[in-house]
Amino acid sequence: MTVDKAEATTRLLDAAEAEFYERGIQAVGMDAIRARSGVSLKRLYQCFPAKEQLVEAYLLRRDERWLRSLADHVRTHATTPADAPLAVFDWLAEWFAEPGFRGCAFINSFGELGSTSPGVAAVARAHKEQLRAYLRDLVTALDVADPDALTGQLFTLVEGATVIAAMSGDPGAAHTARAAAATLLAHA
Amino acid sequence: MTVDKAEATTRLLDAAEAEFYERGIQAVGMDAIRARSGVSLKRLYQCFPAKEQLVEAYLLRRDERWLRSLADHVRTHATTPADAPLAVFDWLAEWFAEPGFRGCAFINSFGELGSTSPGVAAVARAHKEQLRAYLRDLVTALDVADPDALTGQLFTLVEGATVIAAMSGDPGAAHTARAAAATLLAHA
DNA sequence: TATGATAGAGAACGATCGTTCTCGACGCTA
DNA sequence: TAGCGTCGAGAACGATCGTTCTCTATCATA
Repeated sequence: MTVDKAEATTRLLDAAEAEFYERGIQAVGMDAIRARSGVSLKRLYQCFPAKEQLVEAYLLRRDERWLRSLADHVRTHATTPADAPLAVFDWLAEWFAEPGFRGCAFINSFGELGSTSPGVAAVARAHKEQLRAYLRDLVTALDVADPDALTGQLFTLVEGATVIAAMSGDPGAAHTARAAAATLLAHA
Repeated sequence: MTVDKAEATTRLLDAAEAEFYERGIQAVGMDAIRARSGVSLKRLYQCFPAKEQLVEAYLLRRDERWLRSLADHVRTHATTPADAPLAVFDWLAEWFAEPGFRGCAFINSFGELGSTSPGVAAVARAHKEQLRAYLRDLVTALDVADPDALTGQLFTLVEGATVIAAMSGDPGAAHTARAAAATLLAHA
């Protein structure tokens, strides 16, 4: 065999992520995944017995990587706990400016399939809950009156900036949200 | 004929709005529109020569009605110009609590078809620009140092609250965003 | 009443897509 | 070297869907 199963799985997930994120899930056929990955159709179905499972695996891997990338940036760029929440928006600015940025994969997937595929809806919801929990951790290190309320406000700014950057194409949405976050942090 | 063309068009748009908003666009076949509207397939294609045109007409009508509903609420509930931006979030709270609420139709459509259908992408973008312009009008009536910046921040909160309410199912996202907006307004 | 245009119901067509099957080639083992 | 199992390439199958076509019934008009 040319490639073993682990290698095939990785290549399939790479292809799935590129195609699904760029074009949406229903617009991408399994044959496009095969072509992009170079993995045969037979092998594809050995690794993922159905498209739905490939979609969920793609979302799960992206969830993990996305949050890890964010946390890494915050850990290495924030000098004080008070800086950490603002570093989140700096990371957003970089993300929004990446070529091929097309918004949040989970928001897009949820909008497309949330009411049709319970699996996709669950993974998307779980991703957002993990993001909220991460923000909550950053806020916990601060001395604020109502940490849950502040967390919710920061979370709202992150989601709003992502949607606006995706639809308007303007990465400056991160800067706008960062300024709002700074004001909220200063008066929390 | 049972119904004239105007009546058929209205019924088709009603059916399209209900089906597309609830289930997404690609998941809804033209036959579902026919069944829900009671308009024959032949007539359907006389009113809308292709699905894409029905989709765009649905989004255009929803854009107009959505913004009008918001503006009506703000006009009748805000007592002072300073209250107006907060009234936006009160309206959001009511919208989020409606049965069948499934987020913003334009965010969902953009996520599903934004990279595939230029027409859908354009209508969705135009909707968001109209919302931003409306918020800008509300902010213009205030005496703030940087009205464009405040507009952007309020816009971010509106979009973020909508996404969070849709995915978490918690209408309380409107309250969280309202509190953030109040803080930003107080310190603008 | 005869005629012709238009309506609706639903079959039909062609394309796409998820999934499975066939077939010939290759590599490992006795 | 002979035979067995597995592989990749791609055809095939069945379902769905957008769109068009057929057929029959109905209604306005002369």
